[in-house]
Amino acid sequence: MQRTQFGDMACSIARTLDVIGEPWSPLILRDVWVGLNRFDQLQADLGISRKVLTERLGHLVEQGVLERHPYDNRPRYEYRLTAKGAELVDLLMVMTAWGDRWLAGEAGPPVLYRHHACGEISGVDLRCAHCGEPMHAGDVELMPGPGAR
Amino acid sequence: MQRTQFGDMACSIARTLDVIGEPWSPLILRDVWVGLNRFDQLQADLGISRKVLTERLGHLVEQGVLERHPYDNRPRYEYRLTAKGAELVDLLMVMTAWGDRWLAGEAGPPVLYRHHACGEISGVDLRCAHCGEPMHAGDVELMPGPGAR
DNA sequence: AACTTAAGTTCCTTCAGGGAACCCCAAAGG
DNA sequence: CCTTTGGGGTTCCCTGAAGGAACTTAAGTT
Repeated sequence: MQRTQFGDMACSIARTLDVIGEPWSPLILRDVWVGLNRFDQLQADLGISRKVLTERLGHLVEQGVLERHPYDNRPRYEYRLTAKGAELVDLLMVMTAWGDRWLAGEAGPPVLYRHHACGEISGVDLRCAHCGEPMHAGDVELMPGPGAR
Repeated sequence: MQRTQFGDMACSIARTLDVIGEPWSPLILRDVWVGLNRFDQLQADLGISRKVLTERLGHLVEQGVLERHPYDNRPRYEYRLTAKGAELVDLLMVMTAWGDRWLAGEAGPPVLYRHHACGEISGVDLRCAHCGEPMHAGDVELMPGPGAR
């Protein structure tokens, strides 16, 4: 489909989309996060075409989000989150929160998170890294940063 | 390219991708958020094909993320975030945080956020909605919820 | 030697994205 | 009144990415 590359834009959203914006990539990341680390597991769970899965895994490894790791002393590999990839899970947790709230309907959320620190079933909330107060769409003012063009 | 629909999966991530997972959609949302509300503004800023922009706007309106709003008493329309859409901006802020941290490089972040509550330049952090402690990839345990299949 | 399994690779078809040209409508200008 | 302008799309064709099934390779296993 000759898709436009977003990576060149002076925008962290566009650049992030260049890493995980392709179809399937967030779901692959989710699966690896929950312990589906191997090619055939991913393919079976997602129902994705093997060709596309190969492409996506290659891209995610190239971007440093996943690591390809040999096991069993033969040509077998499993995929693991890097630190860079683990921080992307934040994004998945926010997507989950929004989907739970707006799309789950009567049935309720398909998955629940239990927070280790407090032991409660809970979800994420966005806070200011500086003062700890809530930080959402209307709570901020945008200003040009050093990397602006 | 006959893309697979994710909306049927019992997964809030997949369902959310069905709403804003298509190429360009998050960038359209970002632009509307920062005040580019009209068709031609969006088209010029993003460099997106007019055809695809029409499709995306239609889909976002249909999903209740944007509202199409007449102005000027003639066939002119502008797009605004609904409450549902405004909460999606959380997602954009987390994408920004990750992109700033991992992809901005030497130049630094292209855009800075000033938090109204404290007046400081800051970014978002994920906290547990229940206890307020940090909540990231390793801090939670997943459990089947009521909407599981 | 034949079978199995994991991890891809190849090949073909179909449909979505890019891009440019075109269209419609309401106001403004002369 | 007639033409121009400008916003907001629609139409068309072309390319290339996603789907899907078959094939391949390399190392065990029976």
